[in-house]
Amino acid sequence: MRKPCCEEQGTNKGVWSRLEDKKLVDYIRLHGEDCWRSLPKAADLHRCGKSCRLTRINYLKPDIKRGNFTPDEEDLIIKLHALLGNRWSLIAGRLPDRTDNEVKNYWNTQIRKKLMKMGMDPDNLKMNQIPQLHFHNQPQQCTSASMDKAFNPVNGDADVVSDAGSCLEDDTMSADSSNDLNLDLNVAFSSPSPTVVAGEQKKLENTGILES
DNA sequence: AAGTCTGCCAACCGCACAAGT
DNA sequence: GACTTGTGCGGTTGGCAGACT
Repeated sequence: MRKPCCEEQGTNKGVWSRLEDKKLVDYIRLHGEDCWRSLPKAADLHRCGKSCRLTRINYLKPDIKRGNFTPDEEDLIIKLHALLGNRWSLIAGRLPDRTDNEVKNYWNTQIRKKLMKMGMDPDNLKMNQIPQLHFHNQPQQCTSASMDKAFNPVNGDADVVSDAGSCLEDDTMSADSSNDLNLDLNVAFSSPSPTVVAGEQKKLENTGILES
């Protein structure tokens, strides 16, 4: 049986202090993030490695976007959730500078309630039931190619990714969608790992959402 | 002003998976 | 192939802050 990673006595729990934050940031700046398990000891932090990793990813990364979600982001979360389910890391991977924890919290506290108020089941929302919550950009033409690009962003090529005007609604889906899904994903994509992308792409191909 | 309720969010926990041996 | 170890993910919860009575 595998030992829990945080069984050591004297490990701090709860909210991180400013000093702990600083220690972690300073350590990572000097040594990188190569081994979370040994990091707390090396950085003189009485935390478990998992806690360090979580704090780093969710709060201490320099490019994290904090605060309110934009209507575009909210629409995107709803659409991606309808497609991917509770795959928060994947969903967050398509929202620039947002973390899975933040997206998950936002879904559970805001979007879920909003959808339920509209008489919908947020857990079983189908693509063709997605409500038009916000009125913004004109919907773009969605093609299989743009879908493909959405799931295969070129690493480091932000222009290509955003210019693709990618959306998750392909030709097949728009055919049976009675309402305008407004599935433009104009919010620039970050780049999920290639293996994850490949796996998701395969699943979508299998469901017929994405042509192979 | 004090007590209670409610919502939000930071963080923990357990499990799954991948990589290494 | 079996086992160990480290990491990542999603579900859940505890605590805080603000709203309400």
